[in-house]
Amino acid sequence: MSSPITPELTHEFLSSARVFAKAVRDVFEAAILQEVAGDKLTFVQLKLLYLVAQADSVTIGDAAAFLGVTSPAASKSVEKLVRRRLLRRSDIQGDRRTSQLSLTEASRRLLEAYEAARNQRAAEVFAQYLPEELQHTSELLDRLAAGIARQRPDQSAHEDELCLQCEIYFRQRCRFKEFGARHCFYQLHKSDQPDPPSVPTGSSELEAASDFGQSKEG
Amino acid sequence: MSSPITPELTHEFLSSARVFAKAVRDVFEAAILQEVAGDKLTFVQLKLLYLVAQADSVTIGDAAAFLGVTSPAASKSVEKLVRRRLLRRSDIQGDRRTSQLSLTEASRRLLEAYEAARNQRAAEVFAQYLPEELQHTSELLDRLAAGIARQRPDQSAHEDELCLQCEIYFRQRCRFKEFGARHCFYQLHKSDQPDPPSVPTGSSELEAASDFGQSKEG
DNA sequence: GAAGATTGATTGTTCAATCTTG
DNA sequence: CAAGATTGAACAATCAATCTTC
Repeated sequence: MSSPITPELTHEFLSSARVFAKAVRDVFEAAILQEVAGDKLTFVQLKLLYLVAQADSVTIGDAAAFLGVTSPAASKSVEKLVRRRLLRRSDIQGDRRTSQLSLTEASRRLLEAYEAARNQRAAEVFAQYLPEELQHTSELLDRLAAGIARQRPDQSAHEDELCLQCEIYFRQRCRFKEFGARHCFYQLHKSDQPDPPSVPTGSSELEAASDFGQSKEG
Repeated sequence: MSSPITPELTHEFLSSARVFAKAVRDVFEAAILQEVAGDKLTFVQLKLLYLVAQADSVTIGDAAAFLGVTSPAASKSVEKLVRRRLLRRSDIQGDRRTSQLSLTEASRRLLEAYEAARNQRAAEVFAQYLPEELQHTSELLDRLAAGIARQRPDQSAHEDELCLQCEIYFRQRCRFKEFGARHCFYQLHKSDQPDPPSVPTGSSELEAASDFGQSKEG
């Protein structure tokens, strides 16, 4: 099928998307993290706190899959945060291979501060745009992401892979999930709130929390 | 000023943007890289090849700034690619502190294959969308990125910072640059093609190629 | 035995210090 | 002396192997 889409156009789109993503990560989020935690918290650690805040019963393997690192690395990250009193681990009675992680008062406050600062800064950045425009763009991006995920070639592409990709931007109602094929990692780990407004989850078993793609660079 | 933009809306937008960025990096680009180079090339190495392909006279410091790593790391990356015959380094006559890097036949072919595969896959992903819609979104993302860059607080925020953020998606005419405040890293390193269609560069001296933001996570 | 978490060797990164060259 | 590239120690990531618990 011939389409009016040229390589120049897709190149430009991808370029803009990359520049925007970098601006968000390296300037926007970095500034917020700096503001609320100084140099005391890495982004990976922040993600870990978000995961624990949202999900119940997080194992090391879960954390690893969510953070996009290996189990040993996740294990160390958890260890470090526990030592710094930002995470609490209470052994599960039934199975002592797994630990139950929860936030401490300090980390709870930290996340609240982060959200507040983010909302503040985001309001400034987005102030001059129309809600409809942002919503429309948001939806377009979700559709495109779903298209990319579907295009994914071979390897272990079972349909019920878990989505781990919103990181610290969890949405109760995720369009990517609806368009695409992935189950939400956060939602599978919530014991309450099975799937709030609509869209029954279907599968409910967590296994081999495989990553979205290969996140390695080599 | 009260705006109709809510925290929920900005959250959703940022969530979509993150998911899309991840899909592009971890699925789309990873699949292309896998296709054309197997496991033989990391993404950082690919970026390095792109830099050399676009820019003349790349120093180690330039490469470091562009790759977002430190000089020692960049030095090693270059070393490795030279050993694998994907980069050629020919000493500059005037100054033997610096080396002139250039592509080899192998790496040139590799980049061509990458571009071809990317265009192919991108055409599929974007096929069902309207050019106007993509252009409009692209522009919106550039404006937002520029807004974020301007919002950036303090530290060394001299206006004539270099933009290194499009990575492997260099554009001759970069809207982000026009909206924002950053000079294009690629363009400053081209001896020919001073600044193709419009917008004279102004400064032409490269110094202290400071990164866009802090790319570290700690 | 299997599932999951942790250890040990290797690699790649940063930072501070050193070397090189103009 | 200054600018830039490289070295060496410290640290974090990976992978393979081991240990623990059911």
